[in-house]
Amino acid sequence: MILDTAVALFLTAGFAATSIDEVARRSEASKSTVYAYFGDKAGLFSAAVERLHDAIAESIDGEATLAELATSVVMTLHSDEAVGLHRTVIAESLRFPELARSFYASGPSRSTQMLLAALRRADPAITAVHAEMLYTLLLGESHRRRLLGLSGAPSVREAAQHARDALHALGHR
Amino acid sequence: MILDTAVALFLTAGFAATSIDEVARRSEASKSTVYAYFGDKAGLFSAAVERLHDAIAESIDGEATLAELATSVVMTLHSDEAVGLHRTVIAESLRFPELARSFYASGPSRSTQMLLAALRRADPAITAVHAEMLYTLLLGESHRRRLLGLSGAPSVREAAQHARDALHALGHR
DNA sequence: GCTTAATGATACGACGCAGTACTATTAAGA
DNA sequence: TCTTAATAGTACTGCGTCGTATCATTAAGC
Repeated sequence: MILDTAVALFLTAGFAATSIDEVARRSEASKSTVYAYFGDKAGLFSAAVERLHDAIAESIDGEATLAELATSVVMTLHSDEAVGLHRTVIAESLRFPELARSFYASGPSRSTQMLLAALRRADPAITAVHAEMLYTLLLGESHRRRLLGLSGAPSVREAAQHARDALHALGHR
Repeated sequence: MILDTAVALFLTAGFAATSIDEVARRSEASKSTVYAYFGDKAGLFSAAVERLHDAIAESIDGEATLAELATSVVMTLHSDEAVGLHRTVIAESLRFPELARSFYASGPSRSTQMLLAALRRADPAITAVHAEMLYTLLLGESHRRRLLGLSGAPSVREAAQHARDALHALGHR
């Protein structure tokens, strides 16, 4: 419960503007318990971010077909949770470089590798650079607009269409 | 001088963790003057962000050839200033939605329109969606890694190669 | 039933912040 | 020279913060 509250506050207010007193109050825990579990504010932040990241990452199935995997990446990464996580890790990347590193490794890097594996089932000559481009296109400007709070999450239908467009643009049909 | 100092502090420490006292001290101005010019902290933040944005935006020349324009976009948007601005606007987009809107309009939107115009000089049938994809690819994962502080700015040579790769991937040669 | 560990509740200290108020100083223009 | 506007220099007021300390309360395991 502490972590859930911390996730909600850190993602909406940012690291500096979130107070531990409020986390304790909203999670109906005492300040003592928060400090007992997480040591300090940075520890609580790291734990909250990792928790959210793990929840999101495990919802992508690398065994699916290419089209399914692509749609799943679009849907998952455009969700409120993933967008908030992405925004927060970028915002605090200078203060928490290690968090940024692990985020990229088990987020974008991992997704790109899954895409590469799926692509190679159809064409073994596909390169890693190509898979990275596909990943970039699957996010695209709609994801940047999401990061900036300028639009909402796409529907399943829109996500599937977006995935098709990205695959098509790179020559896959 | 006040604005230069504010830009430097907001971009490295974020909005909440930057104090007006420190801006005044580092810019060798008095707190009275800062408040006289910018009203409050939010006003100073907005003015600082707009100033930086304008300086970056005017360094892209829409009249250049497609290859030149593409390289220029890659170079400009991977600079320390542009990456810091991008990161900051994302970080504070929930607190400053109007800033996020104007950033996107005169940043990514404007660049995409320039790319569209350049693309259409060669092929009038090119769509806006296509130009948007090109913009996304010109940033690519290397730009995400920049936002996360995971890599440095590319050289001119690398930027030009990156631009070529993006154009090639979308079928332009 | 008793010991032990975990949690709650709360107060505190030291500090920093945003924004205001007030006076002193500078400089410029008529 | 005199007036006026801009700036400097501070001091002050609430307020909130992190992290620690203290004591009460609960619960669990043996």
